[in-house]
Amino acid sequence: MRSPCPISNTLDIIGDKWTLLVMRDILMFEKSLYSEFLSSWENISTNILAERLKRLEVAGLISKESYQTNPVRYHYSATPAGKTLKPIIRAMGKWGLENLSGTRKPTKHDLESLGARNRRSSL
Amino acid sequence: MRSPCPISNTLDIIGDKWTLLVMRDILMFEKSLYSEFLSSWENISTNILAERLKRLEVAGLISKESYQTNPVRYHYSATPAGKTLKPIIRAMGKWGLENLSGTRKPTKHDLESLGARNRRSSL
DNA sequence: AATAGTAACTTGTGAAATGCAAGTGAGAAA
DNA sequence: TTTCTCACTTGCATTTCACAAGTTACTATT
Repeated sequence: MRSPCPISNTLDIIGDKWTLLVMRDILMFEKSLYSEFLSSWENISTNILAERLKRLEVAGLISKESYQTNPVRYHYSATPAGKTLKPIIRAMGKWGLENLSGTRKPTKHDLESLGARNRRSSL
Repeated sequence: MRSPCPISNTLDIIGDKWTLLVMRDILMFEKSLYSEFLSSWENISTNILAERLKRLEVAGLISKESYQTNPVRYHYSATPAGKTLKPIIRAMGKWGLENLSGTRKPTKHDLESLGARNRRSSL
């Protein structure tokens, strides 16, 4: 722990280029599979993705469950604590839209080509 | 630019361990001098601090002005665009306080020992 | 006049994080 | 039996970072 500052400690968890993007995919785009995270716009590399998923699980922000055997397949989902990151992500989205040219909300077409499956169910 | 996503683009600017801490110091603790940033809890190293100040200036989030000659001394301050980062920082502070044990708001004593000078004026 | 001190950096070097490509293991499909 | 997919792991080159020391310009002390 670098300090007792809540901002600094939050940054120790989500203060890098990739962690919050994974949470964005889970929380905003309802992605849950490794392959779905990989298919995001930003081209995260496989080793970084695997490492971030582990760290997020250890931090208690996401959980991993197998949803089938033969073969075993996993899906990731946000824990209650993980879901409370939404205001931070929304604040960043708002800031980007208002301050960075070239940014935009994803279109329907974007969402389809992003690999997020249509799941009306689980949220 | 990795993608048109406003979240991703915001992270390209502030998505690292140090940039937002500098903005925290400016926006929340009213620091403005290089030496004040150095005196923060988190012990940023001089080269990283100098680099981040440059990047933030290039990004238009802070501005640097000399406030005296003989010897030349500079102070940094947030631009209007920089000030709009406050909601993000506040959201992180809130999240940290609610989710990370050991975090707390700075006490009066903290603020004094942090090197932030008493300036009632400029905010 | 010489030494020490301070502010705001810059430079050098080793360690750690990241990006990219390729490889792995378990099962599914052809 | 070969090929394919998913969910990773491993290896290696590049980039970023941390730590220490050095620099420049000026002030303050002896």
